[in-house]
Amino acid sequence: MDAGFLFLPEFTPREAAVSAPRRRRPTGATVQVRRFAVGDVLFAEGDPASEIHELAQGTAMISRRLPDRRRQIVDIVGPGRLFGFTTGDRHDCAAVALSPAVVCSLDRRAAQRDPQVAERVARAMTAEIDRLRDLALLLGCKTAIERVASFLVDLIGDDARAPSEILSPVSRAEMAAYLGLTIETVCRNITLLKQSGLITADGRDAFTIVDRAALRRIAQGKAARAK
Amino acid sequence: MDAGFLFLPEFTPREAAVSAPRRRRPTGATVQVRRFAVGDVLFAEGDPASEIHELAQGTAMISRRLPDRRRQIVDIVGPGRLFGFTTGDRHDCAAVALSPAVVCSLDRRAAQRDPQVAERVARAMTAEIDRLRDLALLLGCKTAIERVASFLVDLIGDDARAPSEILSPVSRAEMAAYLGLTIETVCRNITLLKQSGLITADGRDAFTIVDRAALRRIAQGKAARAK
DNA sequence: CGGTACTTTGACCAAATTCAATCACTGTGG
DNA sequence: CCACAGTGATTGAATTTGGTCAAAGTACCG
Repeated sequence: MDAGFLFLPEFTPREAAVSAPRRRRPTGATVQVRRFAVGDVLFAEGDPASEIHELAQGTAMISRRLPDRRRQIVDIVGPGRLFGFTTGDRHDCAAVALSPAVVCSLDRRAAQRDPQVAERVARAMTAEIDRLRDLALLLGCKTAIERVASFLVDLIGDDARAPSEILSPVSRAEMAAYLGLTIETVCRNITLLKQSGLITADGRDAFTIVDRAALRRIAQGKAARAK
Repeated sequence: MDAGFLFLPEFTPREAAVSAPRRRRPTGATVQVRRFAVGDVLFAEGDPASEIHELAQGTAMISRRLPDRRRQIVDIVGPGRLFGFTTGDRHDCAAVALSPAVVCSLDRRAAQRDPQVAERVARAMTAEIDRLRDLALLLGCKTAIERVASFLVDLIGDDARAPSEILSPVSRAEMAAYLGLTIETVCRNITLLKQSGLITADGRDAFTIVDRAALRRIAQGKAARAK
């Protein structure tokens, strides 16, 4: 829907912007550009939340933890997405790069002063609210196979003409942490979907969706379910 | 933190505002005031989402459903809260009054034009994002007893000097739908908390928190857990 | 008081987790 | 080029947690 980048002026080729460490928006706010390797922490729980971020390249996950090992991935962020919203002045989530990533950061207050930016930030926030509600529905209601199907459906996206071969940006461990399941349960249910012929798995993280409609039906909980 | 009402001008006594069907903000946007009885639908899934709302009185729940009976309550809204945010032009959630409620509604675009309102809307949205992330953590990671404890801890709020007697605005059914559990599991775990002396239950929906610290420890998953 | 709706408890069941191997892919060094 | 170590994925068996079904119990309302 919105492929353009916000913090980087339209006229700046993405690659060029990425190589320059700093840019200026017309309002004069400084945009900080940073690069991260796989596993790098973009921000940690407790870090000051004075900036909002845009992912220019790569994939990142936003996760929240309990004092023990348990954690929940609350968002998986792809290129073009804004992230890092929170009420307090410190993050209660951590953001970690899942692939080499380039992040553009802008001071939160400066963002509010630029009407064009503020407007897009507002839209990004409502989108995040919608996504989080979907996630709550998934975590609160759906069965394991419905969760896995939902994940795959989200991966292909809404475009009916999109190719059916998809590449998961995350490993089984992250799928599990996102879906509120264990790695084993994710595996087993991927196997079930393969066995029912709805998908094929071509290597570690490549999938082909064979029957998109049926998969979507399962994801939405419309498929027959033992009463 | 923010007890004042937004859509109703400060100088308007709440009761007076509530009896008048319409008010005007300084910018000229019309605020619609509506009253609802218990069980009334404030908005349904699929309704146009052209307005944002402020709950002046009462309690409401925001829930999302699957095609079958399953549903997830994604928010329980009390007085002073803004709600009804979504990206699309239609709601994908329903809002239902849990107690007699008064709702002030304002056109979304008009809200964006009023800087004072827009700023508070932005804050309400980040707060909602934080809450939904908490909920995702609860639904994705926590055990039944941790969920119930979390619910009670949220009810008392952060204020250490707040009274320990609390009145749940919702029945067991709604607790269950919010916590991703069944009514029976909620009951059983309330019983467990009573038996361990952390709370007492005084009637259907009144509780007394006896050991707030211990309850909070359980809620945060810090209590001893079978490895 | 009696009825209704909500809550609680119990017995049983099923889904997902845990624990434990085994398998498969990748990269490394001989 | 191949053996092998390491990592992540998969499968299997046993266990556990929470769900389902059914039967009281209790509060609230006329």
